[in-house]
Amino acid sequence: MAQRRTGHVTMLDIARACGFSVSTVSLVLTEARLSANVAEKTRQKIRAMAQKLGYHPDAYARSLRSRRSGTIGVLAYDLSDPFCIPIVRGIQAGLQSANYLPLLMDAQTERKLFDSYLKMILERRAEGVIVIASWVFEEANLLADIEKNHVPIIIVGRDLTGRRISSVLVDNEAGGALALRHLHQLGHRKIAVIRGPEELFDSEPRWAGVRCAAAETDIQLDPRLVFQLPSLVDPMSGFDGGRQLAGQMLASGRTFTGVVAFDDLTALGVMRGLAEAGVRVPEECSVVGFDDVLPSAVSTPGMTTIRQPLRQMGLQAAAWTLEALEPSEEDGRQVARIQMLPPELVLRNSTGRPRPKIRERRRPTQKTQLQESV
Amino acid sequence: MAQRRTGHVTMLDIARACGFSVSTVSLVLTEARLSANVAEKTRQKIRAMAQKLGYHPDAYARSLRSRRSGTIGVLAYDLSDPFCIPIVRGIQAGLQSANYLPLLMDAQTERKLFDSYLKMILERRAEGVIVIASWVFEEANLLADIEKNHVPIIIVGRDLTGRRISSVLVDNEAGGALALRHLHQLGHRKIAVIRGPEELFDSEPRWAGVRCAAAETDIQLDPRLVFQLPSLVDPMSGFDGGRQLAGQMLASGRTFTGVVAFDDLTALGVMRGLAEAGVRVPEECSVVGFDDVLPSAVSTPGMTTIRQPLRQMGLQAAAWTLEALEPSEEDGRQVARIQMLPPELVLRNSTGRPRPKIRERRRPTQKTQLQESV
DNA sequence: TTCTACTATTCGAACGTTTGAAATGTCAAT
DNA sequence: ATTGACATTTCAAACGTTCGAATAGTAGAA
Repeated sequence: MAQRRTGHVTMLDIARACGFSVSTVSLVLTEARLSANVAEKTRQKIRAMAQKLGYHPDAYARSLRSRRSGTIGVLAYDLSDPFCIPIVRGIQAGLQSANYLPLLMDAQTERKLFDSYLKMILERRAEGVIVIASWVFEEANLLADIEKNHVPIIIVGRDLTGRRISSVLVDNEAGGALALRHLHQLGHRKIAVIRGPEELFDSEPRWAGVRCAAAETDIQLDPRLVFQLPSLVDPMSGFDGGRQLAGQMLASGRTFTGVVAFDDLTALGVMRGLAEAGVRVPEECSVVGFDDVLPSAVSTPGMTTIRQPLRQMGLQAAAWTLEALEPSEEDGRQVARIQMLPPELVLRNSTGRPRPKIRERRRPTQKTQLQESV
Repeated sequence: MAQRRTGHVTMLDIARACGFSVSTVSLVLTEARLSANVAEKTRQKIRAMAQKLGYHPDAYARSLRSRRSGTIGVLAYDLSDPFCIPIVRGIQAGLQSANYLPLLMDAQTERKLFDSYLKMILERRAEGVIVIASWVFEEANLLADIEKNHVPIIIVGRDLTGRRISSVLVDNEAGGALALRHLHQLGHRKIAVIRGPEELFDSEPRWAGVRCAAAETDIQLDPRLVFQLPSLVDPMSGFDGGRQLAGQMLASGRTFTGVVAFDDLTALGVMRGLAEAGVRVPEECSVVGFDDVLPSAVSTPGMTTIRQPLRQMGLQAAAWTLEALEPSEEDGRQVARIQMLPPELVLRNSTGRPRPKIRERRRPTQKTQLQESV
């Protein structure tokens, strides 16, 4: 009954309904300092009426007036990539404690969308922006606009300190090395490697880590066993790539007992490709992934992989963003920082010792490795 | 230089910088009807200055004035459930064409969060709400508030027409029947079933569908081969449940050649459990899932499953929401509608004919089913 | 010159809140 | 009666936009 053209209940509605002014209503409902002066009876009346009418403050009006949106834009390049979710969770957790709300956007791997969402984040007056990205910003323009409007920005999953943007990411090189060393320790010497697509930032350092670890040991990486994923468009294309490359590996005629894949989806593709050719994992060939996303935890055999501390990365990004909002920070021209978090080997069942001379049935091999860290 | 206390560039900044009034700037930048009157030279000057200063309109001020937020709240019960993402994608696609922005929130399976996000959606003046939920609303209060504020609400994944909320969901019963019939057609007669947790809406109708299809055929469902998942807290618990129940199935001593699992994660758990016991899928036992989420597309063997038209469901929800915003709709008191979309059998490699008498090696069996619809 | 008819621009109020300053009412002390 | 002190409530301006109404500027017609 008391509503205006828009369906929303406002303070004016409450004020009229119980005979006070909007100011008084505001004082009471926001529990401002001055509300201490308001008579207890009045306070109760107003609160009851707010409850009764189903009043909720208008965040727009409030933000406009208070010049704070309480919002941090979070722009993910592709929410369907299971990689993103734990990062988002970390961000959520980090912001929650400071009472900031993440404004979550999903660019769906479309740069056009990415740009338009970044614009929206700016329009919605997010006080900071966290970008979860694999590729670079197309429009340097927008980046400049972000600066012009003094909105702090942090990127997760890439090193953009070169552009003076603080970056949080995993130590890809260490991860690549971890993967290779793991296979080495198990006894593998002939190892195939699938490098990531060229346009992905992670590809190069992971490959560097693999090479570096190979050099440390007695492993010779056979160039004919080094493959490269074509550029990827969605999470499934990594899988398809891995599956096809597994076929090429076998067709190459070179012997190998282990595969280091660029990421988990690729590794799952490799497992599929090997299975289709009748090669058993891990008995005849070990496979290591990278990321530790949900699908590799629930595959059979469980995927041995290099875990990125995704949640941790999200927490760090949130913490830095909030820090950048502190007034103390505002004057001292802050520099772009970088944090590389250490990856972690997750042992599951896709890796094992290379094929023993006496060909056993598969059961015993699997049983020995049954303790999981899913 | 021209910025005020808050770091954002405003129309006033532009107006001052090029000597016009805020009104003129507004006319030009919004390309309002009246901007036709503004001199071409003026328009260019203003646009150039806006560009130069990195101006972005303040969505808060704009929405306050125009009484439209251009926003639809989308509240997912758990974004880490791969089930949610395609729905969200569908919603995004449906809203995009109408220039509405989804305000995406992730309740992380926490009811407290769920409620507080619903409140925020209300405060941010979303013009409509789409809820992706498995469980019911805790606080009927909030639901009432939504009504009081005349915000249309639609739910995806549950039937809440009883509460006068329009609902979009898959036809679970048809899906359950589809799964059982598929196994029946392949020749299976001894089939184990894993029912979903009791508190999940989908559990009952899926089970009804299975029973119904069994009655249609000559299949006797052995009660000792019907299991029930404990209540689940996160996506992984379905997997763990399936894995354990697979063990129980085998321990029961009853013979079975096929398993209908409540959902994909459960089915993946079953596959793991069977593998750990040395039972091969699909040669010795077929497994059918439900949902068709990413992990079942990339498992080995690929999971045969009942696909929910998730994207479709999102699109439908978006369409209804937008429809409810039409002024024409506003007077005619709309009733709660329900749409049950048909599920679809996705054939992959986790199902096959029951074990033939002559025990073959696995390759041929797998090759015959190699055409996939990933 | 005065009037009409434009064109180009600005005024000013409104959207729902917040909040320092001001107003009102009450009562006791001078 | 006047003043001050205090408790309670309201005024009014501001946040950045939008947009109908008003104004200023120019020019052609009477």
